[in-house]
Amino acid sequence: MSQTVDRALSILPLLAEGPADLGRVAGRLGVHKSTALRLLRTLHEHGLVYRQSDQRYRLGARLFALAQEAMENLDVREIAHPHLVRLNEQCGHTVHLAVREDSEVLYIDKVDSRYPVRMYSRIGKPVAVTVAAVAKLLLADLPEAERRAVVEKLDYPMYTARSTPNAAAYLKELATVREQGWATDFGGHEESINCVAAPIRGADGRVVAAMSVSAPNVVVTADELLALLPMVRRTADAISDEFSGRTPAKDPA
Amino acid sequence: MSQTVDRALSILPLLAEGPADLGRVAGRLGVHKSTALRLLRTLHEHGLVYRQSDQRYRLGARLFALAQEAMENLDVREIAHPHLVRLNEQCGHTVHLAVREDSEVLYIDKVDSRYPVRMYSRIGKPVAVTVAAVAKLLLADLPEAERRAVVEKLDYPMYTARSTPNAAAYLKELATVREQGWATDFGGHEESINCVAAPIRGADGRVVAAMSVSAPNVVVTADELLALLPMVRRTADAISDEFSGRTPAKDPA
DNA sequence: TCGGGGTGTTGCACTGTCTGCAACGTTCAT
DNA sequence: ATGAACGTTGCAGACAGTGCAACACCCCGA
Repeated sequence: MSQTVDRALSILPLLAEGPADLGRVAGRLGVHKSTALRLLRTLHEHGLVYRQSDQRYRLGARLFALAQEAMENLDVREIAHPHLVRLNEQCGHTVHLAVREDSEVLYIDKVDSRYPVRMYSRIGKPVAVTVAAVAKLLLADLPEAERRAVVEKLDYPMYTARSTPNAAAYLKELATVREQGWATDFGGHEESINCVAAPIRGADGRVVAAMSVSAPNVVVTADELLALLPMVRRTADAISDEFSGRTPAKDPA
Repeated sequence: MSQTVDRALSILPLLAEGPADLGRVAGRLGVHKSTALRLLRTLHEHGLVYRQSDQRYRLGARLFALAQEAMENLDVREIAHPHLVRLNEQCGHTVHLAVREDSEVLYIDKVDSRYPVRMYSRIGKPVAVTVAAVAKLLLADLPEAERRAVVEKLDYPMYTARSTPNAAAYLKELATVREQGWATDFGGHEESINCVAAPIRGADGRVVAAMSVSAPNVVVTADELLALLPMVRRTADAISDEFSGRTPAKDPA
């Protein structure tokens, strides 16, 4: 909608592929060198782009700062975190928290069994939206029309033999998930990893986030993991209550 | 340098503070609502901004994706990582890798003693540049004039009684560091945390990154930590060699 | 049911900002 | 020395971005 900004922002993914010099940037954008220079300068002033010693440009540090700040300001995450930790202490497995953004789903928190520290390593990289248990919950909650539209546009990579093969199969799966109010992924992403997930709902009942417990086959069987479902749902419900203001966490005054 | 882009980019830090509606954004930017709307739309199309269900805007997922991609494209980090892991296995303490960007220094990798996973949790938040051992190394290598200019512009917060108090003191410290080729931080940032650091140099001898080992007082004394210096320097040198192409890591054909 | 204040949105004419050009400066390699 | 390749600057013209005003919408209280 705004040409100049559009061009400037197009530079970012371009640089994400690796450092590039002025000529290359101008070429890829299809604009004159001087134009590219001015855009890069503006990006540079805002710290989104950095000029390394060989004069080539690459993405800048402010990008990390912004990503981190944004992360810390997600209210669901803040509310959910202590609950996730508690669940992790109880069951010992890896716990994930995820939200949807248009047709993408991303993890915004994770508690690992052995070392209870938030790691953002997988954040940003889109979750495998056609197979992940949390993704199913988040998509299943969309209104019929939107859900259909999103599902049709997706790719269906066969990570394993048990991956969701196509849109029709996914819609069916989503219908099931929608009805039962929880979801699983049994080896659909990685052969030996299973997940069970439950939705977190806002005051209006809509799904605002989803959480899951994951564990490899070698540690617990799919059935044993499924036995944890009640615990997962209890946690998700507790977060829902707190998030929608029904249960003031602390400071009940 | 480019007004439109400048305005658009100014929105990002604004949204990093938390979600905001159109009016608020327009107000903070000092532009008409319609202008702000168009800018936000453009940002939205690029996925840098997301519109949540209550119509307010917040930072979007593409930002995380970009930050992560940028991170993965840092060649120093890639080369250094296995060395950091090895050092961590040997000494057991937390190992950091950092680079400089203008007058900021940021961690780009970390290996923690108990759980050897890269965590990006601190990435983006600028390192305490006036006290961190890695920052000293990176600034000490700047040419005289530039170093002076940078140092004068810094703030000197007194994190502890042993923090660098002012520009003069810092210049002196940098001179020492420059000469001896390594750096320390003994409780300058947090009272009970000590660090020793060594520089990583490119083919031209300039410092391209710095690495450090940190440990709390209660685990090892400052003297004991200092005894690890040779090991840290050997690691840093090994990374330097590989980075500057003197030691092909693998595939020597 | 009606109106008022608060949003976000659209179309339009104007002007100011961005664009591409061409010339210059620099740094390399030959 | 000479040339090529690259980044940089100033300028005039054109077009993209701006602000305005009117519109559409929602929620609230009357």
